Amino acid sequence: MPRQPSLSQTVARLLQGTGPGDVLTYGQLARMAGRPGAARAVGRIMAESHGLPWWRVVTARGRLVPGAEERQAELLAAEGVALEGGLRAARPGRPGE
DNA sequence: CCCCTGACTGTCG
DNA sequence: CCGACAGCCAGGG
Repeated sequence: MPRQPSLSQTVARLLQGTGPGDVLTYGQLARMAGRPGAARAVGRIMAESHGLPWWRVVTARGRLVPGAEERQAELLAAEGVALEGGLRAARPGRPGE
């Protein structure tokens, strides 16, 4: 059977499939890529990859990308994503709160 | 193949 | 809320 494509390849495709207002976590991406627990690897890939909607990716705690929080908050707000406290996105996996 | 690094995650205090 | 610990995985040298 065909071995699964590289994580970076899958992650890139998943992000490209997302739209405005979509927010997911690294763990969520890793899980969708079929590599649960590879959230850390996903983050590394995100840092190296380019041309991807990185601003739609946050940590499991709604934390924004360190070093680009302000930047990300801007982009998310532009897509209609409500932030909490200013530098925090709603839990993608636990909405309705 | 071994070792190190990292945009992570969950639990505990 | 924040910090410390441990577990996990992929990429690059």
